[in-house]
Amino acid sequence: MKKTYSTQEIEKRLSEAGVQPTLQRIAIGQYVLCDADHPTAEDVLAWAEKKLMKISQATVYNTLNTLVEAGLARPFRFPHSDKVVYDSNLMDHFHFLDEKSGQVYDIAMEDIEIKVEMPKKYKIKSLDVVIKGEIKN
Amino acid sequence: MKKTYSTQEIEKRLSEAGVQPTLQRIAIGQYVLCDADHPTAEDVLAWAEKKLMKISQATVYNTLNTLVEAGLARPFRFPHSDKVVYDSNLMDHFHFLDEKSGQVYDIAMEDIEIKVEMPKKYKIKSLDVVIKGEIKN
DNA sequence: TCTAATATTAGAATAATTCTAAACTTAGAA
DNA sequence: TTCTAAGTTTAGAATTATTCTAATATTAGA
Ligand SMILES: [Mn+2]
Ligand SMILES: [Mn+2]
Ligand SMILES: [Zn+2]
Ligand SMILES: [Zn+2]
Repeated sequence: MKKTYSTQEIEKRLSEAGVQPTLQRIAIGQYVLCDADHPTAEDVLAWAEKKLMKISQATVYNTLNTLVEAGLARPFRFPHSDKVVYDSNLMDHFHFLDEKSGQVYDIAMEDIEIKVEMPKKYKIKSLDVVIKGEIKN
Repeated sequence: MKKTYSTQEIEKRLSEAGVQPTLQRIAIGQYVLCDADHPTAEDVLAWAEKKLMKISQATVYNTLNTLVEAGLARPFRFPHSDKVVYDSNLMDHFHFLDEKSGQVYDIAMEDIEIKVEMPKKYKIKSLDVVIKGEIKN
């Protein structure tokens, strides 16, 4: 469901976005853009520690901000948590939040039909939809 | 546009919600439920200071949480800020966020037509819609 | 009036994130 | 291949929003 990039491709994406591809940025980039799903800074740090990568907390935050500024990820806040979540899905899409687990799922725009009728003076730039509920299976 | 309640009515609303109507709660209740529009804890504190009311920061936070627990207000987080915003509009409604000013406007559900088509296993409990943009006039 | 329950408060604590300034790495010029 | 300037990483301090602690004050009702 998620695109996979080789280390070389990640490096290329960083370079092309004007970001110097350091070891830390490539590693975090690979995790955030390919492997993880809506991770927080804390998630990235935990993953780095598990892999014995000794990347500092400051670098995790710096790199996440760099990825956002470079347009490679987008930050979101959800109602259940005060941590910022990083989204590598650059398509326009919405979110389903499983209130039980706190897990966030992407919803393709095709699955939602939305029509906004508003007075002309409201100039719409973007739309965030968060559906809260539970997944039963 | 916003319902006004007298001090007595606020007191009654608190009591009926099982909340002891202390002086501080009545004052904050009146501000949050009638006068203010999507205020933050900081806004409430600033208003209290302006009115020379000496209500402590802890009481502001306690009271806002009490109002939420009593079902008299709802907390929201918006993308532009990490402060919780308290909403006294208990109807189902959406939000327009003016990116210039940070001001939040209510959008009646009638102004938006939304139809969600999702696999049966997603049990929807609620829906948050935030429209970001600018108000030009 | 007394008392137990509840609310308020100042200040300490916590949690997420940013800042600071020193050490390290890198890219590219010489 | 140096050398150097620009850019990056880092530990730890700072900042911000919010919660906790535990002492004091208020309240409702017997
Ligand atoms: Mn996570
Ligand atoms: Mn505000
Ligand atoms: Zn997403
Ligand atoms: Zn609202």
